[in-house]
Amino acid sequence: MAKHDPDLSLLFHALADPTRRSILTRLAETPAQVTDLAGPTGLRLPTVMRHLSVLEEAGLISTSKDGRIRTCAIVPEALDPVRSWLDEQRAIWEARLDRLDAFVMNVMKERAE
Amino acid sequence: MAKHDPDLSLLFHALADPTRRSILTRLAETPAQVTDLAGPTGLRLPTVMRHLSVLEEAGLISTSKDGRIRTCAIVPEALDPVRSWLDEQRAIWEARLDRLDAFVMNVMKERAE
DNA sequence: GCGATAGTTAGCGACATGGCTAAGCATGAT
DNA sequence: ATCATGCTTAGCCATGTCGCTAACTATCGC
Repeated sequence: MAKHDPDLSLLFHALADPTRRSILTRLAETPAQVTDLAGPTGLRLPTVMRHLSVLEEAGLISTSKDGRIRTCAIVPEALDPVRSWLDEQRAIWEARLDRLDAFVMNVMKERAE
Repeated sequence: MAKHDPDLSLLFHALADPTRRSILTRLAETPAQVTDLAGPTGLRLPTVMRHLSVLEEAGLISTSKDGRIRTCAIVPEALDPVRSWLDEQRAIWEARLDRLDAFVMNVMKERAE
């Protein structure tokens, strides 16, 4: 089903980079233009641009250009699929927690040897 | 804060691959040995091994070897940091939306004058 | 011991990622 | 018109990722 969900892969991949996460956090406070985003990172503009396009392709931010200034803003609902997936997983995992518990304890015991 | 959290990067990167997510989902039902995990993926053993070690390094699964059989199991609490980060982000995002709300209200009030 | 089974290691190839510089627009200010 | 600003494009380099095969080790069953 969601085995080959491209959205999730894009999202997770976009989130896997510290720079991109920090850009996201920065954007969470207020929309910003590209140069403003580049500043704190210490990275060059083209590099930041690349990160931004990764974020945009994942649907995490949206950008628009007014004059020569591109403004970037977060897309709050973009994380919903991630959240859903997590909830889904947790549901399954917890349903099996009884068996897992015993097994994990066993592993830990073995590791302790 | 958790801006440059290496754990998060490892976790997100591990989750960014469909094969790894399907392995996780499979493992959520019951622990399994490597060959059993390889089956459904259609991938070769060394490839699956690599995915497993990525998952293990991210702390998402734990494995132990008994005789010639390596058994893999999920580590349910491993997703907690991801969940926390999501919650954190949502908190900021929502706070910003509130402020935006207030801003819009303010503008409207000013316009009404 | 022998052969089948389960996993591991080494290493290859194709491609993606993340950084950079240099050069090229397009727009805004003077 | 000119110059500075803000972004964009093209392209380079080092490294990482994901798949594979081939060969190896280690165990289990007979």
